[in-house]
Amino acid sequence: MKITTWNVNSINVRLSHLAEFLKEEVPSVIGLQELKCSNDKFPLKEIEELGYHCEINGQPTYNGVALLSKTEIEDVVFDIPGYKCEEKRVIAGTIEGVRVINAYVPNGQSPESDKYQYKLNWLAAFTKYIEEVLKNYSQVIVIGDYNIAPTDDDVHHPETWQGKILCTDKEREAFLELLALGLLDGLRIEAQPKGLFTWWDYRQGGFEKNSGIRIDHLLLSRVLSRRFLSSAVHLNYRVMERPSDHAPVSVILK
DNA sequence: ATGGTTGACGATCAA
Repeated sequence: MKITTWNVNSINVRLSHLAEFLKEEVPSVIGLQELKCSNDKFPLKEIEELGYHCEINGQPTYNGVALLSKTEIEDVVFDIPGYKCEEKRVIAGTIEGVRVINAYVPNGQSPESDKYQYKLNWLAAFTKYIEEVLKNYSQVIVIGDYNIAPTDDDVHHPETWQGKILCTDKEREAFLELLALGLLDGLRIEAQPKGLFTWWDYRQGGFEKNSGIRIDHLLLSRVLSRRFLSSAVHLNYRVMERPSDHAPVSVILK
């Protein structure tokens, strides 16, 4: 079973890349973030024709998430239950007995911005939600764009990023609190070479210099992690013409 | 050098 997360930065601009990914990699499940479109503008027919069920939580212009699956998606839940938030950032469903939560965590803009505190509050509510999910399901995976580089090993130039958004102590503490619920960082289950990133700035030739950071994650419950086989960052989808600024990231399970 | 690139019901905002 292959599970993938991908911030596509506009589903309609990236549809041809997604179609190629689905045909080439054939993930069992893929969580998409930053659809940047309302539900009625989501290319549902095109994706269904590729053999995928779709559950969509769209929003015009900003945010928007979706779950795509080869098999039926059951017990779909939108957003963070009980948390007042107009933005469409979360969608969850059960596929082949695995509870998949797909999230697009707020960016936060800068530590001085009001959006920074909003991000920290959002993460606190999200962590409470995941704590509840873990009480009800044993096979759980929490995937998405976390907008947090967990450690300096996840940053190409730690000294440049020191104290900057995506790398502040409070964001990293919030990430550790999620892990403390009993989740394992899917790309850190096995040792990896240095310089393993998932996002590169469009500006200044960021990808060509591998001037990236690792902010897209797949977190596995302990029970699910017993099925872990391997993980991968699909760098070839960041090289294509007009790519997303994020690469797809996958874990493969037994 | 306070730049630079991309996307959206754009005339700026968010990333």
